[in-house]
Amino acid sequence: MSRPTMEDVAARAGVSRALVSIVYRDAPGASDATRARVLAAGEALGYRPDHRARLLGRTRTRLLGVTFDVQHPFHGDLIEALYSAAESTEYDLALSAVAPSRAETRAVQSLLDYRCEALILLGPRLSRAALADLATHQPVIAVARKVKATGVDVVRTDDAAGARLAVEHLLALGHRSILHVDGGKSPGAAERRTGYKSALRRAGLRPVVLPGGPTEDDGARAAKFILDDHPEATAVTVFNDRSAVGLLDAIRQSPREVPTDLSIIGYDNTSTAALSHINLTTIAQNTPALATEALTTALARLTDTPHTPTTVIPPTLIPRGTTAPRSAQS
Amino acid sequence: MSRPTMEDVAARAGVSRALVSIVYRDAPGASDATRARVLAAGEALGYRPDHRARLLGRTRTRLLGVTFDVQHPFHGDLIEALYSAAESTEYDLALSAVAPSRAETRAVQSLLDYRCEALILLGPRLSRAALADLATHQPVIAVARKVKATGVDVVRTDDAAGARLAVEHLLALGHRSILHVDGGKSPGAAERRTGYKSALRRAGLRPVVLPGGPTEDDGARAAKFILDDHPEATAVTVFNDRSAVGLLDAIRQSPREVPTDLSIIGYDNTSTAALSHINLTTIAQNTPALATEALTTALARLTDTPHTPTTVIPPTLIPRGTTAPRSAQS
DNA sequence: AACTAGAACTAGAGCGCTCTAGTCACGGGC
DNA sequence: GCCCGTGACTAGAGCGCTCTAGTTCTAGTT
Repeated sequence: MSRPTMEDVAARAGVSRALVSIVYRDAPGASDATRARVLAAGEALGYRPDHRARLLGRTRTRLLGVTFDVQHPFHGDLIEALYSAAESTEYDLALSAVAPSRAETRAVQSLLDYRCEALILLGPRLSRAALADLATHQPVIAVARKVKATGVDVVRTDDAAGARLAVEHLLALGHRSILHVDGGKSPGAAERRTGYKSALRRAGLRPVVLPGGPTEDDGARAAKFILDDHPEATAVTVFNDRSAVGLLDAIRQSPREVPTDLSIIGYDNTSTAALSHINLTTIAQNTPALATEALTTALARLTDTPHTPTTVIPPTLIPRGTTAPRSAQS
Repeated sequence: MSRPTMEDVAARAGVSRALVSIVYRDAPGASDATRARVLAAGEALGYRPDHRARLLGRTRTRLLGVTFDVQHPFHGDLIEALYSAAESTEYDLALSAVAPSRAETRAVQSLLDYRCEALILLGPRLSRAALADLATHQPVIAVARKVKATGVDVVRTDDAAGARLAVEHLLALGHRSILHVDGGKSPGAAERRTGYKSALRRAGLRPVVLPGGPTEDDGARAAKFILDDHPEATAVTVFNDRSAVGLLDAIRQSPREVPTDLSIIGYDNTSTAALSHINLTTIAQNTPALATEALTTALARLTDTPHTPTTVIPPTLIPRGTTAPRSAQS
């Protein structure tokens, strides 16, 4: 005894199979009375349309494939936002996870096997060539990663603007000696660094970039530089939250106080940054905007509507406890 | 010009459609020579079987539905483990996310619309009745949550054993005055509390449970109790990592040193606990085992093989820097 | 009364696979 | 020479939907 089919519902409601289809697709061509009768019959039988058959039957699957990294909390937020954005469209989302044991190509392939009409790749690490190749078959939207592959649309955060935002926040607090802890070769690091530099120059100040990286240890190492070589600095912008947390911790174990003696800004607004005992001022990516833009771009591509191939979303500042006005004595 | 179908491959290889199907399913009934020829033809055309049609065609979908919470890092680990576990079976995984904007019922429904043969629910929050109802139609495995719904199989961590593990670690380090910071009404709290109590009693010691909760602030509050009312304590087991981190931070801001004056053990092995500047000793759930057991249970249910309805996996201790032998003076 | 437009509904051909029930050729056993 | 078993392959009927091209019925025109 398997699940009821459209046939069963049709029989019970005393109509044709086609009519049941019409009702369940909410398509025109059925009177309100019949509509109610069919739905009642379906309800009584516990009928639910078979998604596989539905997909097969129609010419277009109306399916948007999304790959995400299972280890990346930020991707979770994006998926959440994508779901709400897809709500108002006629498209459905199909998820495929990328994990250490499941390569990105594998994840993408599985989506294609479902005949998704477009691919939304969160933080893709595929090569430029691989992405371009994918894009020859269906629209490909790369989210949250600056890639330059032909035919691939990009929706990402304006990292330079984020760095600028951080600097301007510090300038507004009266800081004049502001350092930057670099992110090395991590994605986004170059843009954040130049954003920092240009913002400082525009204020007539001299930018100072300390070597760093993406981890807590990189931040802790940078703290040493600051304590030893830069007693004049009253504020520092850090490549990301992880590094900033490492730096924060190292500074707190020194005689210097945060934020009284040194203001610190991170980048990413990770959940760690929000922890009450860390309480790190940081720059947040605009997740809902990224998701909405990714979806809009995908739909535009699918309908051949003109659209901007690269969308850059401005981030926002999340002021917390690690930044404060420059203290009087410094 | 849509994607090539089985028909196209068959034409190119000069065989029937059925033979192509046989080859791609790796089913017996084709000579090695033809097999190679068909695969070559498929390769040349860039053919990939349509998953929707494949699913529709066969009687059984061989699909396992998995719901997960997009905000829960632990679920990411589980998915990763589930993928590798599913590798060796003939089943495929279908993911469906639970998010603030997407209720669990919605996620489950979508999986059922794809006619998944069994449901693996990660940390389900559905009511006992809802779960039981689901289980009347197909196997349901609840992972990482202690639920008691008829027909629902459960695979979870042995929290009592975890608490015991924590206590035994501290006893082995020579501690005799060991406190426990409670988790309140959080899932798992009761079991961890009783595990702690029984382990202490068995050692002939008096258990002391301090009120607490799941957040950093709860931990920080508990730290106050310890500093003010329990100077004799040399070690503390905490309900979870978040609370433990809050506690750790509060203690570090006091004159007492961790781990010299006070050893702390968390629970969950979150990524925060692993941060080098936190370096929290903790109890880790055995993710691969949970995933494997969930899968095994699902398959057993599907094949009517006898199986244990509730599988309890022992966790393991992750010794880090917040625990040390009881110091001489205390 | 004859005609027509449109709404309500149906028949039936796909969609791209799987799978059962064959057909066909070949070789061995008697 | 005949029968049969076996391996290689094919025909064709689904799977549960969608969708085009109808058919039927009602009501409004002239």
